Amino acid sequence: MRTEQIISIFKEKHFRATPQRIAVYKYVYGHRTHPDASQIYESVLKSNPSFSKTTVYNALKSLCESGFLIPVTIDGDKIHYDANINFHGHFICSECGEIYDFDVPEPVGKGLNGFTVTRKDVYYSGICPDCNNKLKN
Amino acid sequence: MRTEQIISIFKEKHFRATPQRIAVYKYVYGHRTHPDASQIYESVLKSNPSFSKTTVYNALKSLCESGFLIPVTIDGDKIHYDANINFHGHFICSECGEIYDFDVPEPVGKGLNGFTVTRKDVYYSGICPDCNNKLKN
DNA sequence: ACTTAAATTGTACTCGGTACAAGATAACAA
DNA sequence: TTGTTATCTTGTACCGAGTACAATTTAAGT
Repeated sequence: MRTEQIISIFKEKHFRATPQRIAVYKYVYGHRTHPDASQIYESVLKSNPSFSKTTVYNALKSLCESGFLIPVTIDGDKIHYDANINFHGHFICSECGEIYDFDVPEPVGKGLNGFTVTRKDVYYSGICPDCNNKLKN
Repeated sequence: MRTEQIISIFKEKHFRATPQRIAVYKYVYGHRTHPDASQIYESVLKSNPSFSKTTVYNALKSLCESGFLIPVTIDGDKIHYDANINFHGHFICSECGEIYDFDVPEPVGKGLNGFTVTRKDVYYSGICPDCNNKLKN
């Protein structure tokens, strides 16, 4: 996504458009591999060696709170980030750790009277096709 | 659950029935509040001061791998554990951190040809009724 | 009771993420 | 365009969940 476009969607939501936040969002938006915070930090650091680790972590948290990114807590170890905010499921391969998107209808929970639901996530885990093939041989 | 009964279900799956694993499982089974590892460790330590932290963490991992417990990775910070292995959803309140169970049908994902799915999880987040009431006042 | 593969222990460690206080800056108003 | 201020950034030090490892113990089947 172009920088101007990112600034524009940030300002729509009164989200302060700092170079750090723009770089972080642009990276996640351009890499649909569900990177985690340290991968994102390492990557944006290459073009912006002055960025602080704390800032990248803060930016990711703010971007999630403002709805620009989705935190994926599928692996319990670290948080992964996804710029695709349309509803979809996440599959993690327990062999290689890769996270895949898949289509799934939004689940409809019962017995949640009085609850305010702000986010729904569907997580699958198992073995991906690549690892299934490797395990056969 | 009675100790004898726990030993029995462990042996069915050839899962070595050590006092540490029995105590950990009994605690989680008797406390359906989705405790995390450190809560479980602190609690079992009261009756068994000699138990090692490493052992409790190892026991929880083994109990999950053998299907006696379900790891709940809903909050990204730490893993919670659930002894209810029937399929159900988990809701976390972003105010108080409490985790609630709810009924939901198993979601049916599409486009997963070649994937082996071994676990499905449905996570909701938002505000629980208690915190909704507190926020109104 | 004997054997042995498997589990437990304790220490030290890794690493993802955060607290904090000082300095910098985006955004709005005038 | 400049001034003001709330907000963000930085760097360091830190926390806490979870793990590696090597020595010791033990469950469970002969």
